[in-house]
Amino acid sequence: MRQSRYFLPTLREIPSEAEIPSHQLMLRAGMIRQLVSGIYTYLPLGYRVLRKVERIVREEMDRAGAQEVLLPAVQPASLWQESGRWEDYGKELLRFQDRHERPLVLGPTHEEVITDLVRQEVRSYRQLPMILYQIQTKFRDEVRPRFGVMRAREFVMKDAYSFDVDWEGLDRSYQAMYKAYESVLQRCGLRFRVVQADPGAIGGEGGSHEFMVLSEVGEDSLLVCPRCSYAANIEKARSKTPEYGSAGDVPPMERFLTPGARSIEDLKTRFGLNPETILKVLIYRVDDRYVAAVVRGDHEVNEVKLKRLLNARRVELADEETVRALTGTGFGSVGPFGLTMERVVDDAVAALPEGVAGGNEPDVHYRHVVPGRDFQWEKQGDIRTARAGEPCVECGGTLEMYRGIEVGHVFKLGTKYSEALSAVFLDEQGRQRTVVMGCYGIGVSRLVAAIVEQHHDDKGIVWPASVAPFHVHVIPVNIRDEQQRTTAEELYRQLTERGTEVLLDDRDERPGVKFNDADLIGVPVQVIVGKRASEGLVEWKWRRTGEVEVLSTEEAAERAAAIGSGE
RNA sequence: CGGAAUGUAGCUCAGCUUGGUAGAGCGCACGGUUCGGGACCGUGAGGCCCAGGGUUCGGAAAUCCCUGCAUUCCGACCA
Repeated sequence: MRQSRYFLPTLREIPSEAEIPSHQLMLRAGMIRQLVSGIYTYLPLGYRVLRKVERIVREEMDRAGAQEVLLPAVQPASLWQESGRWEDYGKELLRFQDRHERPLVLGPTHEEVITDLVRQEVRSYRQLPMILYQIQTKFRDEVRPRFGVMRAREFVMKDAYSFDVDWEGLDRSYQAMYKAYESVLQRCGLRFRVVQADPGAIGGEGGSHEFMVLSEVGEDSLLVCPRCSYAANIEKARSKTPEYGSAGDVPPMERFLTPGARSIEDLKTRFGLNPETILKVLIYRVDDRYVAAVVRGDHEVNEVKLKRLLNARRVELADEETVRALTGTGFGSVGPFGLTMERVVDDAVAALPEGVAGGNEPDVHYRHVVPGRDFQWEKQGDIRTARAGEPCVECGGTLEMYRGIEVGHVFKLGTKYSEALSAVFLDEQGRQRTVVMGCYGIGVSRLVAAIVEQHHDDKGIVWPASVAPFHVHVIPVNIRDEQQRTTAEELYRQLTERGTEVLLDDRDERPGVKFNDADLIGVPVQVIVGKRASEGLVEWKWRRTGEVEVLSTEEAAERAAAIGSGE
């Protein structure tokens, strides 16, 4: 490609809307432009990279035995009503009507459509297992799009769906996809962790794993055990339930006054209480009822875990007015006693030998409260957010926290969708059975941003060779110099002929402009054709290290051709 | 969905406090000079100052007030 004719609008300054490095660099390097919030155009350079990443994804999917299809982006509401997600998916689902006022959606994901296809076409166990995938534009009406294509409303996703006769089959398909995902990320040159995750709105009963690219700007937190293989999204992560030792005989509960105490912090600083022994009671609105969640004063309720434990659709904290009506007191003195609503107690509270709890009347607390003796509960489980420094559930090692960008998520759906949409087949015995499904997503456009996030320096992007938009960047320092121009042109011609992807900077620009643009764009190798072209010599410069070698033009051509052919 | 900030030239911003009809740097076009890390000189094009309403000097608003919209950031949600 001749740069003089290439639509590559680089920016010298950082656009004010961009906050994180990948967003800034993708704008500056002329890869993307924003149309409206969360919706981007890919310019030629950006689209080249996107296609490189897509190719890697395709190769690994095909290698894993998946078959590529293309499903419609526009889908009838009826399918979503059938699966139950018309209600469950919420406002992220973009809904609209056609001219006949028939309700439609713009697909945020494709479980419904693919399951519909399979229920129509698959009749026999002989047709299974099967894995289908597509690479397609998805639309999710995000509350707050941000960070460029990292969290966009319209984005490119690879989604795959597996169909098996039973759970053992699903395990095999899941493993195959899991491995393929690891290969994709490795080939993209990424440092990542695979973590246990909460399946969220996709659902399914078999659990899920997220593929997290490690990055400071990642929106997810991961807890990782350095001693064993345990790693989980903070939404899901567990730590060992604390052991307190036996307290012996605990005296009966004792009422005491805590005037004006509104928070755990107040109880600590003004009344000298240890938060670890306080029972914090939070009132949640769960779907259409209220639930009291009890955790230790120093712990946080994990709403994702709470939602899962209660099998709820929606969980949100009640406001103070509601709390007053339900408990007889406001924030700061709510206790677990005598509540009419369901109580859910965290494991760490249930194990507590004794503690301090609110009295459900203003300014009153009780000490020597023994869970099980002084109050009961309807449900118990792990509902707190695990923290760095706590002991790993698996091995007791000390958990560490990292930030990550979720670029992939694999789910064992089981029969959630196949049952709702009755996707069934006949087994060897002629019995009708429900298809067991898995689904597997990679945010392809997000992956591009994640790569930039991990591969840049203060001058610009530094592409890993596998996804670089071009293999080599040929830069004649001065295009008006006859010798330099012809040498560069000749290199360009030869390499292009041999299948190497070359960007030739044939612009009549000053060297500084060219070098800065080249560093910004980040092609891995720069072949600089300068004064010594007259002696048949050029410079071979690695973008990553800045290391320069002087080579003969022929040798540079050979090396570049080798890179182009994938060596 | 709550909280905050910002909307002026293609980009980055000044001007707003104190109302008088718009500026800089970069970029762009043309000419000249220059040519190994974003050069220099000259000339020029480019703006319903986000939109709508209001206020006042009867007849001055980028600037003051109100409403809306957009963008961004911070919190609650997800590939």
